[in-house]
Amino acid sequence: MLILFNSLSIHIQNALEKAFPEAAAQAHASGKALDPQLVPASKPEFGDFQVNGALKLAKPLKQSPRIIALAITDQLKADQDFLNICNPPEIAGPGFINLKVKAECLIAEIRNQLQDKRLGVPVIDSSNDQMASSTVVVDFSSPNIAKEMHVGHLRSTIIGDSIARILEFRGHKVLRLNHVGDWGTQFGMLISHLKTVAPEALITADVIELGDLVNFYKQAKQRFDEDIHFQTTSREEVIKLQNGDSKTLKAWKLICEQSRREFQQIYNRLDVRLSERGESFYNPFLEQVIDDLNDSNLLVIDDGAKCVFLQGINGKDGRPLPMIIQKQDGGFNYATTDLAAIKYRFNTSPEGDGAHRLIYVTDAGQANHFAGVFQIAKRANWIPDGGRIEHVPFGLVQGSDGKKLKTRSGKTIRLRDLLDEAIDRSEADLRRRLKEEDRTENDDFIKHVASTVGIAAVKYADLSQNRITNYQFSFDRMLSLQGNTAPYLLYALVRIAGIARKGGDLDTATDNLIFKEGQEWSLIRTLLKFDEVVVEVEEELLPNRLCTYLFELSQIFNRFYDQVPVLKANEPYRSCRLALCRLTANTLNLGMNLLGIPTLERM
RNA sequence: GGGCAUGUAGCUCAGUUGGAUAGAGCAUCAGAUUCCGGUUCUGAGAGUCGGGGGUUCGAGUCCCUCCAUGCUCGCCA
Repeated sequence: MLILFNSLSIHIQNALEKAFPEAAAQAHASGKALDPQLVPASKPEFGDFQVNGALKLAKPLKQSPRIIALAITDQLKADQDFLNICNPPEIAGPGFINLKVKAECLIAEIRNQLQDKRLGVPVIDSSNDQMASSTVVVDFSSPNIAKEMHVGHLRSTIIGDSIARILEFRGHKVLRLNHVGDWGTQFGMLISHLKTVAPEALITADVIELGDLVNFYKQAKQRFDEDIHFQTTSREEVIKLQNGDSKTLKAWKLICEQSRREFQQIYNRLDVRLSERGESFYNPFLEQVIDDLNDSNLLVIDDGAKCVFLQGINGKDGRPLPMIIQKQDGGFNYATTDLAAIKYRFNTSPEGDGAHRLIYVTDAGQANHFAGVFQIAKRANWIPDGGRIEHVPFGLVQGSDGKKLKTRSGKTIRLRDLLDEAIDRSEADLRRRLKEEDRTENDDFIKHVASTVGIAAVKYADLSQNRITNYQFSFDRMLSLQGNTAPYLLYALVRIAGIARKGGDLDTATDNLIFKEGQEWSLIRTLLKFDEVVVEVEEELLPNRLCTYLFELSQIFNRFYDQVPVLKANEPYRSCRLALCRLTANTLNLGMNLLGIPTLERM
């Protein structure tokens, strides 16, 4: 109903300006038009939309809200185009105007939607918005080389992928960048440790298992924390790497390649597509960052390190907090890389990505870091006019004890183990149900359903939560067939597929749509909200809003299914209800697709 | 100590530029089935929106203050 909403918005704006021409002229002169505050109705009994503006305007217009509302509705009642869309408006409460869209208008919308693969979601208008045609960078997932992916990478990967999908669907050119940790001190540690414990790993591929590599990494970290001499050699190794020393570089490449293959297995399982562009990519641009900051007089040498002092962010001592761009020993650290990345991403091709919006999906713990880095980028004038740079933070994954999710023995949980467990539990659950219902299915079916439901449950549980707060992980809750879960949504789709199997032609003709049941109308109204939700999520970057919508749609569909017969209905109702089923399935499928969640016909 | 975030029903959480009587799910209790997959649906109870002040026609939402929790604060990322 996005188009309808926009059209109503214009009519109401006109009505308001006709009703109060002087105030409108004055408002225009000051550059800010009178706002009628048209929004979706807060409750179904208020209709489809409501106008809240009359209350706000009471003071500047020096009239009571109801008088203002009356003046607006009088204008609307004289507007035939408006009356073609809505029933005559009603004033309610202290001065709200309630609008109800006409049935024939809703039906026309449904008919359009049935023929529209995009379900009413517009492609971004690149003629209207010059920025629209340029690129959006979504920086997400970003595991570290020589480590295994763990639950900490889960949220970034799932949320980032969904955001990227939604932006792509809206027609943006999206760069999905995997900013892997393949550079820096950690590599110095690992390589210098391997030199003593497993030198062959530095010259030959795959001589050690990734699991062992992870262990070596942990040992190296421990050594680094305890041994000052080792710290020095590690740092020297980093410098060698950053200067392109061929031996070190070769060792580094071997390790990266091994990790990369491991990550890819996880991404394949999650159906997530990423372009790897690790921290190392920006190595050639680091010097330029220093020069640029120096040229804009932001760089200060303090304690031998090159820093930028942040504005409005103080450290423990109360002095402005420095961000270290180049360390005493000449090495660069992650702030330098992030700054180089910002520059590169905003720069136009061929020296950059030509992006107009940068989105970073990382945990909330990095909020300070990004605030600092973004501030420097702004002060250095690297952000073009109209350019946006956003940190999309998310909270911790916690166990049901409210603490950071760990294994029973207190270790971090590997992502592959977590996915395995979700699928195993899903399979056990499926087998139990098959037994109870005396159904027999072959192993391929069981495996397919178990893995689809398992992955869907993990993803949906994560996405359905407002990302900013911490999130309590529970297999039992996410795999439950009741409540706001992936299985519940999948079940609605399975029911529709069941109708089709039992002889319902979902592609039946839809020229003469006619409805009479309340459940049909509430389904219709819910279906037509899809486009608004997608556009909102694109702006707010909150996929949980899409989840809430899809859950509500499933609930309303189940109510409809429960109370209104489809296959047994007489024509023309049968065909019309089949059309609603088809549109519900299309909407759920597209919505789930935008979340990156697979769907099923039977389960 | 400074900064940031969070605090809503027994539990897990929604709540869109400030809008009408604060909403879901789970759990609990009570109901519904000749039926397209009951893995469903209907209903009920349950709240000082952390406390207190303020802004205004109106505050869960904005401002101030206090409390609690989490994250973070110079050479890791």
